[in-house]
Amino acid sequence: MMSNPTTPSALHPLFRAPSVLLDLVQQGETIKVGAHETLFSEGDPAQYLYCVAEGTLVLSRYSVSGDRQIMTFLFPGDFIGITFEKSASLGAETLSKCTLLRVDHSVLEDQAARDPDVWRALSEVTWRFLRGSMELTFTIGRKSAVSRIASFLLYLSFRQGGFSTPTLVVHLPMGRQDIGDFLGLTIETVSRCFTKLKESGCVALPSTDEVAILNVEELRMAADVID
Amino acid sequence: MMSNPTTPSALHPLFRAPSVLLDLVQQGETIKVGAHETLFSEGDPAQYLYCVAEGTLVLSRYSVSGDRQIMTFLFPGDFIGITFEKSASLGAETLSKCTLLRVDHSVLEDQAARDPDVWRALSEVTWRFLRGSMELTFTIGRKSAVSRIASFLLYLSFRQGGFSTPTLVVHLPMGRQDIGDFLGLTIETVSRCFTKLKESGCVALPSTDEVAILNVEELRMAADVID
DNA sequence: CGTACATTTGACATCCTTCAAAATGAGTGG
DNA sequence: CCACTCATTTTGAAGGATGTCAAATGTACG
Repeated sequence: MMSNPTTPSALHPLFRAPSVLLDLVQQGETIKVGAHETLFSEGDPAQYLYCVAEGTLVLSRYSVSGDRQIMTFLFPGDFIGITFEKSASLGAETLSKCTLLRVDHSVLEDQAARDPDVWRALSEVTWRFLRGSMELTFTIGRKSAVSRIASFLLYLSFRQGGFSTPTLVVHLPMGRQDIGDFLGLTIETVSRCFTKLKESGCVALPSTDEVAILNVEELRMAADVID
Repeated sequence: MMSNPTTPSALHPLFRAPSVLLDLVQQGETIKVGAHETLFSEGDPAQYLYCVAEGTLVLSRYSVSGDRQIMTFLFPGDFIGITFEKSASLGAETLSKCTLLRVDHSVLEDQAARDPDVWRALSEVTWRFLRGSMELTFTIGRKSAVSRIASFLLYLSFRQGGFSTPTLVVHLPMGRQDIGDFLGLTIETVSRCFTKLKESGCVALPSTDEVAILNVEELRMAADVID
């Protein structure tokens, strides 16, 4: 399993949709979902392959005690509902109003039987998801709270810059609770870490949902990706 | 994304090798590697698809400060080296003497071009790995040290029982440091948690590398998988 | 302008880590 | 078989980072 260690930290996986899958979902229907709604829950029958057209969602899992672990954030171009099982292992919730394309799994299977590229594309999307999942494991397992937040900001910057030119002003489409549920932190710790990064001069916080990166190198250092 | 929530906690993914991949690796060569050796490192060119025949290995990633995060343990039947990239994103190290089957990626690609089932099998193996990775993320992100250790023991029990009949005596082919590097804990915390589980009567520790499960329900409770 | 909700800040408790030392166990040679 | 050595594990004490509980501040929207 594999990668280029010099690649910018990518906590997120499902980017740059393979065209064969885009063609596929475009054969299906388009749906609109309001903010903070549940698309499907853990354990629901797996029925559709979705592609995000607009908006932000999360895939998450809940513990018996009700704690939520967000496994990934989903942005336009990302796929949801790839599975090799009959039911969903993660729940999907919208953070904002979303537009989604979807096709029934039966259509997916028909197409895959005829076109081996579908399998290849599914493999690749699953692989990207796995890369992101491992990145998250590493971030949660080995980094301090401040490092996790710094890593998260760099990831959003990278992602919002189209995976090529990191943006210096990062938009946060999710609340502090969502960030905490992603990084294994409480909402208070998330808030305190933002404050620390601000006080260290790495970033500015022009508003609750915006972060301006003032010193990329220092932020990368804080994220524990250099030195 | 998908699963059956009632499935026993499975921290590990690459089990029950698809026959099409087994056939493939059997076309290649058999190699033997001593204990505590590096099969390949992060960043090395990805050359082979391996299948574990005998022994135990880990896939891991190191931080710039040298901390190791083990992403998965590998047991007989597991595959290593599935990738969609030119270099390895994880390093592979043996814990014990290992026997491995391997084929060059070029053979894999040739076969995949002719037989779409190869892609399907790779998707499935990647998917299982992803399931395990998410399980680990959840364990590290949401559980206390004792819960992590309890979850880990249940996973080994499940795995060593062939995914069907959990064993009541669990063998630990890895040291405390390895367990810590997997669960995001220090070696001391791992040791203390074993002691706590022993004192609570859940388990007995007949030797350093053996755990006897005395009370499965209590252990499951400690692992935070019930109630 | 006022209400409701999200975020930030503060004080304190808890869990895990760190550093240090003792105990256990495996391997080797006497 | 026993003694010695080295590595690993366990235990102890203290410190630090994050969680918890509570209050204050900030922000969005009617």
